[in-house]
Amino acid sequence: MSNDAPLRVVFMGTPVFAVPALTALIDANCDIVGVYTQPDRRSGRGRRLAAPPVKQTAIECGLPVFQPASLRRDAEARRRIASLQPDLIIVVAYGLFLPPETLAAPPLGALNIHPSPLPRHRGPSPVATAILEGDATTGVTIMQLDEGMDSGPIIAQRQTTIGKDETTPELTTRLFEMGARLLADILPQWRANEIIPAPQSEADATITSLLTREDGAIDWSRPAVRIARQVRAYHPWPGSFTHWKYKQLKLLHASALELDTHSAPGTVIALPQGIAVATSKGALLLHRLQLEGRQASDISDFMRGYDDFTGSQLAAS
RNA sequence: CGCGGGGUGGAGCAGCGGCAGCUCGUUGGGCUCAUAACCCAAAGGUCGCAGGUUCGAGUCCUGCCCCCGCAA
Repeated sequence: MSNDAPLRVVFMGTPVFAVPALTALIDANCDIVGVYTQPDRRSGRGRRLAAPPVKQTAIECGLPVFQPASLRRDAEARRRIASLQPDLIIVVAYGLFLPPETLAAPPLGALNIHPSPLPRHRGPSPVATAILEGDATTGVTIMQLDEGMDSGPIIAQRQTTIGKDETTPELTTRLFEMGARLLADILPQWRANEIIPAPQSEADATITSLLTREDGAIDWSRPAVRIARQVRAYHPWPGSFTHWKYKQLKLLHASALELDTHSAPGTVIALPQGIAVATSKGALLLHRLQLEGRQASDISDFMRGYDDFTGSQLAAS
């Protein structure tokens, strides 16, 4: 491997967030010898078969695409990766576990972009958790993959402030774009063996959990500030929802007001600032919401159609 | 053929077989020191598209288009 020949890179990624890293590698004159992405899945209304965004980009760029359902259980797939003889594997939101044999194969190892300031927020929901917990800043980490979950030695890291109204997809996009640039920046040094990976502090590690549908249910007995963060963090999935007249009501944009409402949590109240919902501490001011089966609408539009909303009670089901 | 909700004046909704309505907005007028407040009046709709049933169809039936929730 001479130092000016294009790096042979196998790229592994699936959602739209992984695309900037792939294009950054192409722009950095890497030779993408294979793109791995999850198999096409049936999704959306009507369950049509859909190709992952990374696959679409790879095809547009004329790159060879591979879509094994598993690497762990598919020896043939592992042999094919080896046969591509990559210098380096880059993994960005791929969604499949890489077996030790694959991690060890490329001379420059396997690197991963993780959208959190590791060792904080390891695991499957780093961005949503950072917003939910009210972190002032977050970051993106490039690390060496090892056999654990997001536990590998850190190669590079960059910090950023979380915007006051920033939602999970917005912040995720920003972090992966930062990560893509960072990756391109450090690649020459990594190749030249000028970076010493720094082991993560296990003592400082936190683990995020996989979000579920139930996480989206709003608990009005929580403080308004926390619910407001949830609305940002869980957008667009699992979303933040409550029920009104037995119909699901999704909150798309809301903010917290620090005041005493004197109303039971979950009661819709009219305030000088607008329509809000009482919580255990403060009120949640509603800005944009969506009733089951309806288009999303601003609170002002919503109120034109439902004059009995004020005073009603919102509940978990 | 995954399950379900919906398309009605500019906006959001109600009406579900017999004169097309409500709230907001718009326009004009009035009241007021004043107002996004209040009062009076007016304009504005081929009720998603096509066909059918009926004396009569937003309303019932059939097909199509579009939007959305769930599920994945």
